[in-house]
Amino acid sequence: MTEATPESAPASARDRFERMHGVLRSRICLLDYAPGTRLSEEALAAEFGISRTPLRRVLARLEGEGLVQSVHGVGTFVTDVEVEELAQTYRLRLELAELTGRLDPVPPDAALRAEFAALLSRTRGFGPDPDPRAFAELIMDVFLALLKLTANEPLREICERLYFRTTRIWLKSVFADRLDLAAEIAIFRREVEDIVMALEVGDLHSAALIQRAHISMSFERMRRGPGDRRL
Amino acid sequence: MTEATPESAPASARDRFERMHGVLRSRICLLDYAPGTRLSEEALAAEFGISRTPLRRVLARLEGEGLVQSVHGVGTFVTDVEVEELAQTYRLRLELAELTGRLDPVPPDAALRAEFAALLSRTRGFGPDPDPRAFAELIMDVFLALLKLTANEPLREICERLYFRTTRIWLKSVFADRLDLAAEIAIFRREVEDIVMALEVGDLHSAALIQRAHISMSFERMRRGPGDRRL
DNA sequence: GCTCAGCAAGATGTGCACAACACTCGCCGG
DNA sequence: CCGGCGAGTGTTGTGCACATCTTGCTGAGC
Repeated sequence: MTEATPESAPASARDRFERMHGVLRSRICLLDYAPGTRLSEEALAAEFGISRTPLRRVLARLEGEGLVQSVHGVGTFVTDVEVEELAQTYRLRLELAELTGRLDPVPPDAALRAEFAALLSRTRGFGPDPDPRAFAELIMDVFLALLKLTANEPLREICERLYFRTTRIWLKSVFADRLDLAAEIAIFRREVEDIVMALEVGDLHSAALIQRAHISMSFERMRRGPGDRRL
Repeated sequence: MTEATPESAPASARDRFERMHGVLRSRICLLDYAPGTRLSEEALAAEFGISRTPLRRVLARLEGEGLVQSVHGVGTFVTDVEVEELAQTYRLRLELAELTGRLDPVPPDAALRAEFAALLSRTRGFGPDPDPRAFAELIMDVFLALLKLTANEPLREICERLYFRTTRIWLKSVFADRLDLAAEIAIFRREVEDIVMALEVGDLHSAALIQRAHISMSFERMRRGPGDRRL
């Protein structure tokens, strides 16, 4: 058996790369590093206990994904997203979300159904004065779980890419009190409940349409801000 | 005026990177490097007159785009695409092509119309015993021109990404005589003619649907091979 | 003749020192 | 007082030597 044991970490170069990439991507998308923040190659290399060279490879990947941008002699900065590009991305994500339920749909197995149940439980665990970061992590986990409903690998990859590219901007609105966090959580709970109901009767297309609708409404709320809330 | 003159090449690090990336991507997609070919970092670095370090950055980008894959101690190889993933990608490209004509469409200006006229002329320039590589370049140019019909930047980026990822596999079929090159050229000429006609009356959605139909039929012909051609 | 341990060659990955570049701050001339 | 210039500092980009890994070969042992 030449296969490495999945439990004990062989800590190969590739694994290190993937781990660092995931860590930095999470920090960027959960706003630990706000847009505009400068990422010090030296400091990050020291934190991960490696030299600048392999870290630069991670940053290059993040740059390819549009999450950071390096400028010679200046620094590497977390990117921001312009309003127009954000709107374009949301319009695209709407269509892709619908495709998720139409292209190569796979009914959830027992493990995935259990995962959705756990996620639903988490959405109900928020009381007054909720933790914004925990909410952000929940949203991300739900999104990644929904992605498992299609077997179309390129579609999953693209949806994930666009999600990581734009969600932090929406999150920024929540953190900046441009959106009402408690209200957003309540709306999100309804969304997850609706989706789980659709999944229980095996209607993946409806689940995708529900997700599509919520992405659309979520963007509209962000665009209007908290002062223009209507029924 | 701090802006660099667009004419004279300042040959900055970024420009070098983009140029090398484009060159290698073209070579991979036009089958100068067939799937499975090993790319020698040292040889490529010598060819571009640089050291391995910046070249490795280019290869890392190509790996992120799924065009090559590096294995420690073995080499960097041009990726192949499995049949199932190819089918998934084509199904996705169908939908995205249709989106191209529906999401943020922009009517072609004079320059773009002239470009299409030139492309149409090129499609008619193929005689007997055509050059496969010239045909491949033409197809790529037409695809990139069609992409200009939408202003949705993320959509353009994704379509381009998927195109570069899969077209070389289709090209491989043509080169391997699994498809009839002359017939493919004739079909492609009809496609371009139909699309230009649709554009002339300003119907971008129809142009996108024509493209969608041709992508679909093109994949079907490849899947069936030359021995199973039916009306 | 077959097997397998060990070595050698060649590939990518890493660390480090230096080059190239951009911004800042202070000095100097008008 | 003001404007511009130049050294200084800090950053990313590059080159090079070495580490690590994989693979194929080779030859001793059975």
